[in-house]
Amino acid sequence: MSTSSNFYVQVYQVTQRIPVGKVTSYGRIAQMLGRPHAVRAVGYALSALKDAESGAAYTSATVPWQRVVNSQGRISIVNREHTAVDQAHILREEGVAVDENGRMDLNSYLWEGLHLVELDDILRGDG
DNA sequence: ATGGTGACTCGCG
DNA sequence: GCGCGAGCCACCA
Repeated sequence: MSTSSNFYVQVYQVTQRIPVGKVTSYGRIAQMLGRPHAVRAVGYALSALKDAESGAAYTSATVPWQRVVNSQGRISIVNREHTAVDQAHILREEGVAVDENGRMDLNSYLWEGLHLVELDDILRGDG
């Protein structure tokens, strides 16, 4: 079974399933992992990603963190130095229309989510 | 073990 | 639509 120590990995693996041109929210990821109230922990997990140079199993280069926004369809890290600009920029390159305020239309870009069989792989640790 | 910290969310005013 | 307060969780000192 999954343990709390695998939570980060589970978040990363779900995030890696988000297709180019689509986005999802922290809350939806938490729900998919069966922890609807662990929304803050999801954001915490993504913020813990290190660069590719770190050599870590999951890095900001292998995990499409930019495809995760808040439930309002808006980029959450607006007040950080350059990350906000980068996230909006990357998303636009992937085909997502993001306005100057970091907002996008979830009706157009929201990811459907994982199917049960895929979730089972991740929760079992085989994903 | 205890307390502080977020890339969150929801409900109000 | 926006700001605020409170609830919730995994991590790290």
